[in-house]
Amino acid sequence: MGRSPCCEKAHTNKGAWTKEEDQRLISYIRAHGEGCWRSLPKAAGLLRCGKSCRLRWINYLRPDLKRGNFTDDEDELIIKLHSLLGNKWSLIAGRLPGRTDNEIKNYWNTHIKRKLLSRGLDPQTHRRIGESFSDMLNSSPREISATPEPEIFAISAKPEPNFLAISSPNNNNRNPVDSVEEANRSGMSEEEQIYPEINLELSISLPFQSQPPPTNLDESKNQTTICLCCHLGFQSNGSCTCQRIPNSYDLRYYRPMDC
DNA sequence: AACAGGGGCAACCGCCCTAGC
DNA sequence: CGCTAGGGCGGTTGCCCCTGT
Repeated sequence: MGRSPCCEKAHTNKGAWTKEEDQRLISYIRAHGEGCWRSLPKAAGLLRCGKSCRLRWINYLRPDLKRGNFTDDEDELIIKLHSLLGNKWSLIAGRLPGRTDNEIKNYWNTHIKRKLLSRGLDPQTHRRIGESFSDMLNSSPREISATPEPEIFAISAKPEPNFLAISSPNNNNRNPVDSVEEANRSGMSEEEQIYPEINLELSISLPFQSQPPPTNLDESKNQTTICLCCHLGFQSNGSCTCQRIPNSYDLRYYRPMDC
């Protein structure tokens, strides 16, 4: 039993949108709001797939969209966010008001990739081109942390496969443990330490946590582990199964698989 | 002026996630 | 608890325009 198609393809238009179609879509959404995309085309009198309408609205017709070229500041912000988040275009778009995920994705593929290559940086890893795997392992946690791939996270994460480790002292020459202690003292997250100007708070409606998240600190080994649930403010919902993770060197967010 | 090639971008495709039943 | 519909997302495609020859 397959999934039913989102629309009857035989009776839908494809390709570029006409001005009249745009106008119909805008008028309908102004009157009825967004949502229920599947039934929208029929209700609005459009011979389009619901998904197509959604895409057209989100990427092109929405009134709050910022059209025009990306600024240098936006460029740099996208690069930094990509180094932290990888190809999570919607998350990146969430930090750039008026820009869409599709727009940023296209811009990345056409402009920024080239820009990074011209700087001698690999657009996916944000590391110097030609840097070997062993170089990476021998590199400071700062360099490792800039890699978005989960398996790279796992390298610094030791045996547990379900780890999300974010390690990143600002200064490559400093002892990572010092950085952790400093981070703890300052109350800054590790991401904030990498790019202090970027607010990576991605939650929309979670209540503000006035108290610092609980941490399990093993004084004797200088270990600090923060459960991601706790960090995000979910620790009171009963699903959090915090546990201490032995590690030798840096601040980690620990996310148990079923947490 | 005509043509070819490449780049940019809008739109589509197919998979994934989740809420609702 | 499993199934389905609806919506979201990342990757890919294809068309149009610009530039170089």
